[in-house]
Amino acid sequence: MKEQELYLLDGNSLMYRAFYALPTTLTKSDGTVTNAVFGFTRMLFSLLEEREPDLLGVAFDLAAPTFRHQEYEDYKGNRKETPDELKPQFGIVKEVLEVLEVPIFEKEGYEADDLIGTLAQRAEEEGYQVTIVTGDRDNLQLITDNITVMYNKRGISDIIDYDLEKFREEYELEPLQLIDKKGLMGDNSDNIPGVDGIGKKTSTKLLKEFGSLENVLANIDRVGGKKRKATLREQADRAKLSKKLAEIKVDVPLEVDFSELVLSDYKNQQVYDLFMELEFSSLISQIGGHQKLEVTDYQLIESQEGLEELELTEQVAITLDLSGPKLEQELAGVAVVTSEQGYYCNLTIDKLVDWLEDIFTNKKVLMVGAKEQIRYLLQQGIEVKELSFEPLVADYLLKPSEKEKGFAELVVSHLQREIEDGAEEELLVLQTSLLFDLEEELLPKLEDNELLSLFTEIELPLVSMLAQLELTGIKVSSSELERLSTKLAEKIADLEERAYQLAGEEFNLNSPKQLGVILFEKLGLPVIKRTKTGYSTSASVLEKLKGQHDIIPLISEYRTYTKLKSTYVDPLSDYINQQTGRIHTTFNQLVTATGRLSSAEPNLQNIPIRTEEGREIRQVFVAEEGKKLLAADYSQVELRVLAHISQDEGLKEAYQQGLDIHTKTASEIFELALDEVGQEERRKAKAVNFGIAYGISDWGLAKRLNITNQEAKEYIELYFVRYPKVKEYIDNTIAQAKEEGYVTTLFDRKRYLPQINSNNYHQRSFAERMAINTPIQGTAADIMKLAMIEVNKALKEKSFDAKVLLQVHDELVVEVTESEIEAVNRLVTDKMVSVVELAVDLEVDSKVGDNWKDMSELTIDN
DNA sequence: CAGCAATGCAA
DNA sequence: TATTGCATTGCTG
Repeated sequence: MKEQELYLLDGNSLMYRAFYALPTTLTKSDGTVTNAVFGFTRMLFSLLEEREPDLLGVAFDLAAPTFRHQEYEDYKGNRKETPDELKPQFGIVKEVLEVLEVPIFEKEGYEADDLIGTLAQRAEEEGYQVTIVTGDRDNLQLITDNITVMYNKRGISDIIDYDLEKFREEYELEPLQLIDKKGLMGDNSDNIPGVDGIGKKTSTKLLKEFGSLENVLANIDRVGGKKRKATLREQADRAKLSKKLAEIKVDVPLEVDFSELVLSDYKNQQVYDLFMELEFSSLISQIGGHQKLEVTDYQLIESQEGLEELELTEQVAITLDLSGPKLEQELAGVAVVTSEQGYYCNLTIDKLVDWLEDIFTNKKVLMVGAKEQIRYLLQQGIEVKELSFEPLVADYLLKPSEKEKGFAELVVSHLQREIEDGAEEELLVLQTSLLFDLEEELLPKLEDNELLSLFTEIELPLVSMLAQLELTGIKVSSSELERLSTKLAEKIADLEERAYQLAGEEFNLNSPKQLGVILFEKLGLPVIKRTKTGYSTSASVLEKLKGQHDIIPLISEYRTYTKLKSTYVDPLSDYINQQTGRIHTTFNQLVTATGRLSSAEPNLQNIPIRTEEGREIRQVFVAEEGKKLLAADYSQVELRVLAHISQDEGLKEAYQQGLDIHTKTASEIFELALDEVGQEERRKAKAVNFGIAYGISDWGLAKRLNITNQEAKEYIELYFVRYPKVKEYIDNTIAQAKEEGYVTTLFDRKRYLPQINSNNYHQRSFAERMAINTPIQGTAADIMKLAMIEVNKALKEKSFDAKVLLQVHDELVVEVTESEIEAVNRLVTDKMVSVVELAVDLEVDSKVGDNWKDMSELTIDN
């Protein structure tokens, strides 16, 4: 029989290795750092897989002082204290080992090394083949014919295997002489002194000649060098002590029966549960993954009669089996699940209309991926009432910072189950049935987090609203687009040619790399800023170089026009739906960490407006014949929200008195009367106002305003003197975030900030700025969402010929028939300003026009 | 072809 | 070393 292999792991040194190899950003969602535990466990697993040990044990140090400390009080005296983020991980890793049923060795007064040394030697005597796994070279002294060392050099996969041969080759000594060597040269990491002036080379040389430390000391006369002789004589005791400290004990009193160190089957439920708790999803798949879900039985319904005979419970989960591109989807069937039974119905949509309408009117409906399905239903002219549950939205509210998850991932993370592959219909019914389980799981979680009313009153109703927005789309004039494209192409071609001439060669103007070479090497312009990979050629850099060379303004202009053409004008045509002549963007409700919406394919929330050239693009977004576009935007919602949540008197007063807030701030920080504030002061004050909401730094403000840090600092300080409660708000919010681990909006939306207590300055500061900004931006987002729902409801109730087309964070774009403009404006404005009562009034500015560019202000007269 | 870096557009 | 996004081009693996 082959010798049994025993693996002994040095828990402490491997945990240290893992800790420094992996980022401390590896945490559970509550912020608990688990990087070392994860790294250690991964090492352990790869060891199990690659080496298939027969027996295994892990040794740990205990906090108590060891005999070495008693011998020498400075033992390990220069060692830094265990990092705070590592300390608690030892407890966790022991839990892991416990559920894996891996024996742990620890004994007061001894280090892991001593336990390993003792165990290794005894196991060898009993005929086992031993491998020590460690990140500490000291263990190499234990090597024999039957004891080898897997030395973890650094990281978690850089491993060197030492056997006797390899050791002799590298050290030119016998393993046990390593102790003598330490006696001579010491060990800085353990604060073992050794003998002054003797290092790696000399110690090896001496030991090769004399064999042991004792022999060296007995033959000092024969050691070369006058000075060295003297030091050795003087420090003989120190050397002996050093040797003693370096020697690993092999006689620790321990009771052990090696045959019991056999590995159990670690792929069990307990391990699974612990890994779930630790959020070690990649390791879960290594232990066999999640419990698989059986595919449910279901009844196939192929006739309208069968459909109408169905006895549905009060709650119904539905999934429409849709495929195909947006707005051209085909329905393959529909899965319906009640609390008792699952069905799959393959009737065509025209035969389903009445039945679906009935359900959406009279039942509580659970859906996943509801927006797309509702959009389809609306397209088929089916009226859809409110949803009662949607798991993706629920999950988003619980963890808004995480990347968007799919349904399967939700099942894994909330139900701890995996969906097995199967036939399409079966899967769909199974998935639909899981909506009940997810609801049961997630509603209490929402409740616990006080997110239920946000969920039911804002997010769920919004799903249908967004479906409607997307379905409606906005009309785009393709002839206008073409005109713009041609115009831009001409300008670009001209600029390109002139730029090449000034550069003296042709190159790719779009490549920052090539442009950098031309500007900073060929033309010798001064380098203003560098990026990770080379010279920066950003707009701010070009701005500073203006006047130094004629090519600079050409490049700036070129950038402007190519940006407009390639990002906005040209791609927009591809998004025009040929049937509707409109662009139907996708609004994503599950993306932002603060609660805002986002828009994509195309993004209609970043259409240019600030410069005249860019603004022209808005001309292509037009109202239908006989209608107008109405744009209603909140005036400075975020600053008003700040006034409300900070309750700062100065800020509140400014709004109550109807002052221009930036002028007011300018008058405060520049100590001017309101009518003395000039354009420049107002501009600066505006930047300060914005900066405050973003968690400003003097450095950042200075950069933005092109002023000195000192000046920026003064502005900020003065701002806080004038608006003291804003300062209080900032301090309190950060303090609260550090305490609770999260911040909230006025409507209880939550955002976790696990980095807020990080030791890393950069990460911590970033989290602090998020803590400041999220309640402001997020509350504004809440307000707008609520307004959208209210506006939509009211437009429908009053049967106006008007539809909301777009939301751009603080603006709603409505398409309205000409005769109803005034009434609709009144309604929209009224709903927008009255969704919530703040310490300051909300204000809305409205404009109307034939397109999104040429708009004139609208006023409401009473 | 995927993914990253640099750049720049919006609120 | 100012918040939240999305999309482009260039370029690398």
